[in-house]
Amino acid sequence: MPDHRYSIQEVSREFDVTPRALRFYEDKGLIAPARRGTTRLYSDRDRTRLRLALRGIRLGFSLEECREIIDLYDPQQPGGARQLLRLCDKIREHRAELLHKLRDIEATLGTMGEVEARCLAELLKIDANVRKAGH
Amino acid sequence: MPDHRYSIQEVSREFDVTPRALRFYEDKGLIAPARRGTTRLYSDRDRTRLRLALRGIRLGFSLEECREIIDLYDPQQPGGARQLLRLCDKIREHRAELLHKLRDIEATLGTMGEVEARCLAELLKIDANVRKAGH
DNA sequence: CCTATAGTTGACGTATACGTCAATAGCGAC
DNA sequence: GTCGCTATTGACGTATACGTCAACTATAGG
Repeated sequence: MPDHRYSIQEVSREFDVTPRALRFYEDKGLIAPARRGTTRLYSDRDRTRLRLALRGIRLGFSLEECREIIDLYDPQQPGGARQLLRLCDKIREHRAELLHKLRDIEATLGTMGEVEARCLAELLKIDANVRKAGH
Repeated sequence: MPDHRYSIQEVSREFDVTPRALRFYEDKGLIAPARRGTTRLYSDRDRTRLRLALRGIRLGFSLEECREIIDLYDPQQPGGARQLLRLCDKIREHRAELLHKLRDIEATLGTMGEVEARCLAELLKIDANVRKAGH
């Protein structure tokens, strides 16, 4: 079974984040690696949480928001119906935000496509002129 | 023709950003409203640039990156073939980043769906138990 | 012309997300 | 054990993105 533990350097290299950042994320409650003495040992669960965190960070969520999102996903005690309903609400909330970001991306990609098309058209015109003049 | 000019307050309310933020964005070169005396007058072009900027900001781009992106889209002088090629390159660059963010969103939405499904299943189980006990 | 309201420019403060450095502690190989 | 490398804990520094005054200035309405 995959129960390997990783050093901070290994995790650092794998995810391309500095050890400082990893300790900072721990400080903010995003991850909580075990310790052998004082040395941090990252489990696969820690790595999963980190992966989720980095996704959130890339999407512009604050570390605080990332912690919220990760906590939702992490196999926590499901609790009672009240807790579960709250969880569902939060999920819907975050989903709405994600869908908004998605629309932002689609809009930007659209504009980008138009600009590129105009750009390529310009290039073609220039190229045509050069050929005419060159010949 | 729509050639209306907007005050900083109007723009502030329309886009739900503070005047301070608008001046800050101007400082960073994101927008450059005209002046009547010392008073800023925002044109439709300014509002378009602002709209693009806010999209970028929501997606986690820095103001500096937003400026780059906006400048690509804004009707600037197309310049020569060299400029146009550079423009196309930058577009491809930004598109790659956007597509990465898009994958991040899809992955997150996926995980979110799973968690929600598990959550709803739990709720159903609880509900079933309650009905049995209640009857 | 005068007042009220909106707008302007500094200047400084603040929250977030780390970078950087120093001092020390621990672990692995020999 | 001890040499060397890795890790840890402060503590302070820094970049970004604004918030928050303060002190004027401008402009529109009566």
